[in-house]
Amino acid sequence: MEQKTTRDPAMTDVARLAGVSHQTVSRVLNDHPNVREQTRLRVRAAIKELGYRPNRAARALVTGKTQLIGVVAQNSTLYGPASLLSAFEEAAGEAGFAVSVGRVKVLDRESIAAAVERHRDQRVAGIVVIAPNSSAADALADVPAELPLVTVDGDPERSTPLVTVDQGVGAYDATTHLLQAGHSTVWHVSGPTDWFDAAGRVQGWRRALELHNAEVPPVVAADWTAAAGYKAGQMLARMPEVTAVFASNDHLALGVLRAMHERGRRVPHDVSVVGFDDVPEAEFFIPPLTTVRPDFAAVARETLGLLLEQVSEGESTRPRRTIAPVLVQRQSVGPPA
Amino acid sequence: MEQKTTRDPAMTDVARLAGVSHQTVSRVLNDHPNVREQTRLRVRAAIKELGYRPNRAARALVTGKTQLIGVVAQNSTLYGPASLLSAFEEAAGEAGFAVSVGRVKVLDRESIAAAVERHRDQRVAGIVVIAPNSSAADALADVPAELPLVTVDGDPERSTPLVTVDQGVGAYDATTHLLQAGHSTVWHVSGPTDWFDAAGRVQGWRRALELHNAEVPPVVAADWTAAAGYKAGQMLARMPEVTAVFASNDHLALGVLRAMHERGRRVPHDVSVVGFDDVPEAEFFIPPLTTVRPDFAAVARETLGLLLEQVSEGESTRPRRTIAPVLVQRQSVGPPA
DNA sequence: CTGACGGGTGTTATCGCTAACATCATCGGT
DNA sequence: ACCGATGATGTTAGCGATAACACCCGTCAG
Repeated sequence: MEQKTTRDPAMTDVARLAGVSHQTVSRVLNDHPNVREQTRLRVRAAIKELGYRPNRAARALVTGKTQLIGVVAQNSTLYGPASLLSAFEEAAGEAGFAVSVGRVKVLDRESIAAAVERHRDQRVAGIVVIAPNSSAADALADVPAELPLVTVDGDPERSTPLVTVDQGVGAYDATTHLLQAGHSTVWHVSGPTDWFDAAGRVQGWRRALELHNAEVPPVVAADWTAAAGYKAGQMLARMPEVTAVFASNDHLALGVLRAMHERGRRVPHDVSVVGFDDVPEAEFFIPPLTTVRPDFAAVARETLGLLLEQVSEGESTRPRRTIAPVLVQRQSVGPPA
Repeated sequence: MEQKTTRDPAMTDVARLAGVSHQTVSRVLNDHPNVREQTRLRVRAAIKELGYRPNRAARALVTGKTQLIGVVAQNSTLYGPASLLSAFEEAAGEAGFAVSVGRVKVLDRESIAAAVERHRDQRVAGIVVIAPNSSAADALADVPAELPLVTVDGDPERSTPLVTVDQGVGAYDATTHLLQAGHSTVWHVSGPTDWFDAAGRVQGWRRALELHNAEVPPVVAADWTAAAGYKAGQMLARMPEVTAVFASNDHLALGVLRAMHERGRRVPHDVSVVGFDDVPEAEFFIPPLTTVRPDFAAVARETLGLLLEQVSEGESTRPRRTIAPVLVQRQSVGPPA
């Protein structure tokens, strides 16, 4: 058995078997209209018989286009970005595009530029950058204008096509929900201030307070970790006037819950807490966490749509799309004591 | 300004500028030894001046090889798989390989086979399949032998190259830790039984009990969710003889913690709990969770190593690599009341 | 002094595909 | 019955790289 590596069948092999020219095979593959039905069937049969699979490299070489989308994302397992990425990969796969992910350790301009370059080397059809903070957004200036680009969770001020969760609305709803439960004001534990998501949530929170003529307490700044939430919570737990807290994500809320618990302040009896993200386990925090749920699948779909629009039409209207999240009520909110 | 789309510079453009043939440019690019230093510099300068970037499609066409690695993973945001994937993308990127991720909604044979086919269409150099349960592992039979393949978290019984966390050791350590704290036995809330990770943890747990002549209680079967852990916990909380629980992951443990809390059984005073995974927020559960931490980065590195070995050497010894996890002690374990 | 050798370089063929054009029936309208 | 339009197919020329081989030269052993 000296078979060894018989090369994969190529278009000409299919053509020979079907008794047509390779060009006709190409036409069948690309659903060109001017092919007789009978010929089409014969070619299809030959393709199947040989197990022929088109060589994408050859096609890309001649057309100058690939079916690859590059994604630049941070190397983190934060729930939001991870969900988004996963949803995007699925959506792109269904649309017949492969997704190449370039991970970046830190979201600085240099790293992102390098990741973008790697994708350009691969001649991707377009790029999606998950650029949730300002240093990441700055890096977008380096991306050449002719490369289709969509930013996710990026800078709302910048004029690149952008898809993002409507942070403002989510935060507004969360805060209003707490006010309507009877709290005179709501404290806010914020994510890192250079993240647009965090900034948007701060704005929504403030807008809600102002609209209801509630006092606006100082923002308690943190990062996204439960550790930071715990620290913030320790401080808030010591202040008896704090009866309602809106945390910028569920992990922060988790830390707050623990700090409250340790201090003997019961949730929701003494203090109400609302989070953001609706991580799968939020329902099993103590107590089950009321939170804001973004629709990551929708964000992914919109992102893909915007990107493919640019890919096919060349020019784009540089639009932005915003996906409204929804408040999920559980048991961490109650009236003030 | 009718510039429009001037095509990207090709090798011949570089050659012309440097005053050499395109072949010499190719040699410089591929670090071929027989190029005079002076020529090499001239070519490098021309490359830089034109901003030339090699066309991977053209190279792939003639060499028949790509620099792409396909990964098949489930479309989930489970912490373990997500961490692994992220770590792998980073490792591959550093090695100069692009990673194309094919997400699969469910881990059945058909879906996985389809994802593998999509990767084959792209002529990937090799494939990594995260195949944590038996139906996923079954799908591997369809992968042609000549395609480099590494399985992660897959079936230890199957003879494909495999990298996995040493579930047995982790579970053994966790269980032993509880026994040494003084508990007469340890109950186990298991992940889905068709997952190899879950099965391996059950085995390690049982082995520890048997080795210490402890009674082996029935396994409480669940899936990976906090909801299932909560349900299991409700049952266990009602049984006064239960003083120690090893949960198959941290989310299950979270559910158990909540159930215990609701029933008034204090952790670790009345009941001790250990998890698995060390999710970032585990430190902020109530109480901070003692758990087992796998080294996902190490798994990713080994996986990439094994795959590239196959890619370059053709044949492989079909090895398996196991990465030992480490017990992280926090505050959810104490002596029995 | 000469021929073999090997380093440095160029020339040509080729990978598998699509684009563009060429060819050849067939067909309806005058 | 002729003609241009149209449909179905074939032919040819690249896309941008690498592989294989040819070539020119200097060096060195015989």
